Amino acid sequence: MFENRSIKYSIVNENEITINLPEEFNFKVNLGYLLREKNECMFEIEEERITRVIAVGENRALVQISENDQQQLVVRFLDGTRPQKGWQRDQIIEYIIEWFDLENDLSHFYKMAATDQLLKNPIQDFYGLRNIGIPDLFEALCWGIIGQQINLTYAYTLKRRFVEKFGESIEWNEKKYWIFPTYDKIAKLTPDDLADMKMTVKKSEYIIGIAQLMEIGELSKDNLMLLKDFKRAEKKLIKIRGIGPWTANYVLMRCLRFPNAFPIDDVGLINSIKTLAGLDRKPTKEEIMEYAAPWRNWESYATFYLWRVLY
DNA sequence: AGCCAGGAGATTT
DNA sequence: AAATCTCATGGC
Repeated sequence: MFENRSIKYSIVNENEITINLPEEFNFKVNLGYLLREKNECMFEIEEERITRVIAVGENRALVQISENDQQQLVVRFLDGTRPQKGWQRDQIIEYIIEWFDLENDLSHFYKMAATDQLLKNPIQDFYGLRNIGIPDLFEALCWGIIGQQINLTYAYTLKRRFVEKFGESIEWNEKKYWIFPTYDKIAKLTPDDLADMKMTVKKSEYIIGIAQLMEIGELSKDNLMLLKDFKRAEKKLIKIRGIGPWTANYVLMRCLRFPNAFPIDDVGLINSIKTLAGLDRKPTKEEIMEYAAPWRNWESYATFYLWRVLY
């Protein structure tokens, strides 16, 4: 038995590990979220089993993630990608714990949401849903930028083009499992190299610029975490070309996991509130802030659940 | 066919 | 400072 702060995991055999799940976690509900987009290129789901590559630096493993009947995730390493060293195995497990936000205690969120006008139904419909994250900072930033001002369907198409052109993959059972392009590779490109992606030239510039900032060590998940304070991290991100309030909060929510991150300009959030509140027009920013007042310090979870209502 | 899309930066008022 | 324009392509 090993301990990762509050989450315990066990080595079953050399190819299999189990991770104890918190009570407020429902695997099928989380699968439902992951299944909503058919064009997702970073994982595959069949028979309630996720198959994907988990890459932490040079450490890479092709894993299948499922659940057993003891409220545990089962992680199986495929095809000889079993980590050779203990610290490598721990990195992969850490990633999975972060991906599903397993360390977060949702009891206070549910208590607050139970009496909230907008959240009370979503938390019943999706009880056990976690804010499924994007632990890799470069991936989170790229996904945010790609998604700016275009519909989600097209955003997934753009992500797939980017990943399949610049990412690496591991092949298994005649299928390719992709690794998101790394910033050191993208830092060396010019916007011309991204032209056939058909994202805007500006988005290409933003992504390359961010890759270069990460390459020189000016921007990293660690140095954002070290800022501790949400506002300081937000300011540091917004200073970067291509990152505005929406993208900064999106990344602070899904990668850095600040509970109070809140992409308030998000059209999905706006439309979800419009639907749930039964408005005949989009709510204004001021109205959204009123709805969100009870959510203090749970804005990111509130947003995630409201998104789930529509997507 | 035309409006809109998980915005941001630049320009104009 | 606040309002408006531009990017750019595809989904529905």
